[in-house]
Amino acid sequence: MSRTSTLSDVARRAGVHQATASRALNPASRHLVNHATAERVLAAARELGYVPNAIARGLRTSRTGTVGVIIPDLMNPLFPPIVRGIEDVLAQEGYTALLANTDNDEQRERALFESLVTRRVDGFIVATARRTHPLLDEAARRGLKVVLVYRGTDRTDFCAVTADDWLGITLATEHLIELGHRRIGHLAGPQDVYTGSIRARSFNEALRSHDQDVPAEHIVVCDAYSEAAGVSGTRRLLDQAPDLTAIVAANDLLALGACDVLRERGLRCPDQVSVTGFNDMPFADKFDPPLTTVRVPHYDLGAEAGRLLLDQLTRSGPHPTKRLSLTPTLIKRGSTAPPSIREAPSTHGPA
Amino acid sequence: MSRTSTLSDVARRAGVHQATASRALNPASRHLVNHATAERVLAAARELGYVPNAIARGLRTSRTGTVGVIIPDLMNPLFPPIVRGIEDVLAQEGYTALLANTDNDEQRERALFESLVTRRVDGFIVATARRTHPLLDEAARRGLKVVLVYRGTDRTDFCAVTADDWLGITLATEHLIELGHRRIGHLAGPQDVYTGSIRARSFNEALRSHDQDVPAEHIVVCDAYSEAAGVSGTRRLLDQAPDLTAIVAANDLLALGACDVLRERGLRCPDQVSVTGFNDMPFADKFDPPLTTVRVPHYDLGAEAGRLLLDQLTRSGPHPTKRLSLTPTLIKRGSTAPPSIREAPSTHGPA
DNA sequence: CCTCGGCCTGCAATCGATTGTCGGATCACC
DNA sequence: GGTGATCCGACAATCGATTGCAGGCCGAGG
Repeated sequence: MSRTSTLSDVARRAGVHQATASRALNPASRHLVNHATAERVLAAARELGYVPNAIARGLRTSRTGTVGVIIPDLMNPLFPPIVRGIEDVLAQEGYTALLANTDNDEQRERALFESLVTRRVDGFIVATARRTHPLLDEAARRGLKVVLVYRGTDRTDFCAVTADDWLGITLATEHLIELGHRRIGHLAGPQDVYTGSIRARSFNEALRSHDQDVPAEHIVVCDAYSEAAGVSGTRRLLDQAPDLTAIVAANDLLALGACDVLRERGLRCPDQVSVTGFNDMPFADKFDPPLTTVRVPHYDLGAEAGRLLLDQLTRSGPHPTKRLSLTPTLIKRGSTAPPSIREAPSTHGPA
Repeated sequence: MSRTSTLSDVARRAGVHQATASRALNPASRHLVNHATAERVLAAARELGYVPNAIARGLRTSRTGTVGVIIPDLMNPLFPPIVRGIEDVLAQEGYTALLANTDNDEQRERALFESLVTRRVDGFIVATARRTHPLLDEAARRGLKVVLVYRGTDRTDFCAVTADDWLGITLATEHLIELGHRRIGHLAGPQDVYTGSIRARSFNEALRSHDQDVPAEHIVVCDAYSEAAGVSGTRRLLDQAPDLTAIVAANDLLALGACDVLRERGLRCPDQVSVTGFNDMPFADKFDPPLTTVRVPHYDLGAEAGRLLLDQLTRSGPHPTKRLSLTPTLIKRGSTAPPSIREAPSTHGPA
C-alpha cells in the first residue's frame, strides 16, 4: 500500500544519518557502528518492512549479484538438473541466476545476451557453446567472465565443465561390441557442437580399436538434438544401412526418435536392433524399452560450473583457465541385447 | 578490455550533451532531437559498443523490466512448458523472467521472494500457491502485482490462470466408468494445494453422480506430487483396498509411482489395474505402458499468465481481477482398459 | 588542564541514465 | 529590422544506496 520505504526513511525513524543506517544494516560494516545504534536501526527497518533496493546498490557498487545462464532449451529434460546445480551453488553466495532460453536460435541468443549485458550480470554460464561461436568471441572481447558448461568450444581461454563425452561413447560402443554386435550405426549430433563432434569421433575410434571398419553409410549426422531429428536421421540411416543390428545415438532424444522409427518399421528393440542413448535423462528408465544410456552427472556439472564462476567473481586477480571433465557411467537397461540369431551363424566368431 | 562506455562517453564523442544522447538513443523520444544529430549519436554509440546500463535506468525509472517467476521445481517436467509460455510472452514486451525454484520449501521460497522484491521486479507470476499462503498475503499487503498460474488459492483478489481441474478429473473418472470399472481408487495430491483438493472433490463427485459410493479407503492423500510419494501412497491404497481395478492419480508422477507399485506386486497394468494420470507430461506417451492422462495446455497457461501480468504492468489504473480457466482434454493411451475377466464373470476370456 | 588517540557518526560525492524546464538559435513574417 | 513561434539541445535534479573523509566526543595519560 504505502510506497516502499527507503534507507533514509529507516534512518529518520531511527534518528540517525542514512550513512549510519546503511552501515548498521550491512553485516560487513556493522562493526563500525555502536551496538545500541545498530539495534535501533534494525528495529526501525523491521518496523517499516524495509527492503534494500538492489538496483540502487548495484548502481553504486557495480555488482548486481546476478549471473546470466544461457541454455538452448529448458524443455530438453537434460538442462533443468544443470540449472538446478548452478542455482544451488550460486545461491550459497547470494547470487541469483537469470535464465535465458535460446531455443537454438542465434538471433534469439544474441538478443538475450544483449539483454543480460545491459542488466550488468556479474558473469555468465553458457550451455549453448558451439565449436566456433561469435558470441563467445565477443564475450572475450568485452572481458566478460564466462564459464562453459556441458558443451565445450574450440577456444581454450574459457573455463569449462563438461562430461567426458569421449569415454561415454566408448563405454556404450564397447558394450554393444561385447554383446556381439558387428554392424553398429551412429546417430551423430550436430557437428558444429563440441559434443556432437567428439561423440562421433569417439564412436569411430572405439570401433577401429576393435578392428572394425566404419563405413560412411553407418553414420548419419542429425541437425539437432531432438526426437524429430532422431526420427528423420534414423530413417536415413536404416535406408542406407538396413542390416544394422545396433545404433549408438549421440543423445537420449535421438535414441527415442530411433525407437520410434524401429517401431514404425516393425523392428523390435532390442530383439532386432539395440539402441543406446546418452545423458540418462529423467524417466529414461520408464521408457518402453527402458533405455540403455550413458549417465552424465548433470547436477554436478552445473554445480561445478557455478563454483568456477564464483571463483572468478569473488577472488580477484588473474585466474588460471580451468577445464573440468566429469566421468559418465554406462547404465545398462532394456534397449540393448545380443544380436538376434540370424546375426550369428557363429562361424567366424569374435576374438 | 576497456571499461564499458557510458552515456556521457557517447555524448562526448558525438559532441552533444548526454541528455541529447539519451533522447536520441531512446526510440520513444528520438523525435525530440534533430535527425542528423540523432544519427551522429547512434553512430557514436555503435562505434563505442555502448550498452545502456539497465541498473541506472531502473533506478531512475523505478521499472526494471523484470518479472519474478516462482515455481516449485523446475525438474518436474510440467513446469518448463509453463515457464516457456511466460517467457515468450514477456519477451515480446521486453521483459525478462527471473526464475525462482522453491523446491516446495517454505524457507527457501521466502528467501527467494525477498530476493526478488529486493531486485525490484515489476511483478510476479506464482506457480507455488497453496490454498492459504502467507506469502501471497504479504504480497497483497505490499501491493505487489501478482498473477497466479496453474495453482489457485482461496483468496479471490489475485488474477489467476488455471486448468479446469474439475473437468479434467471428471473426464478421467468417467472414462474408467465407461470402461466398466466399479471399484476405482484415487491417489490424491496434497490437500493444502488447490489442485490437490479440487481434483479429490471432483473425483468424489464424478463417482457419486454415477451412483457409485466412495468408501474412505478408496482415497489416499499423498504428501507431494512426486513419484516417491506416489509409490508410498499406492502401497497404502492397495493395502486398504486390494480389489481396486483402477486408480485415478492426481498427477502423472503419482501415476508413475502407482505403476511402479503395480509392477512390484506383480499386477499388470492395464490388464489387472488401470491407471490415469494428469498433465500429460512430456514423454508420457513413451512410458510402459503409455499413460492415459489428462492433457493440460501448459504452454498456454504460462502465456496467458504472462499476458495478464503484462496488462497490469503496462496499462495503468485499477484492474478487474480476472480468473481464467483453460480446458483440458483426455488422452487415452495404454494404461487403461476394461476390467479383467475376474471382474466381469458374464463375458468370455481374453481375446 | 591539556593533548592525543580511538570510536562513532555525519557530510557529501558518486554510480549512469532519465526528464522537466529553460535558454538560445533559426526562420518566417510583418 | 524587429517580433514571435518553433525547434533543439543543455542544465541540473533525481532515483537510493555506498563509502572516503572529516570531525566530534570521550576517556586516558601526562
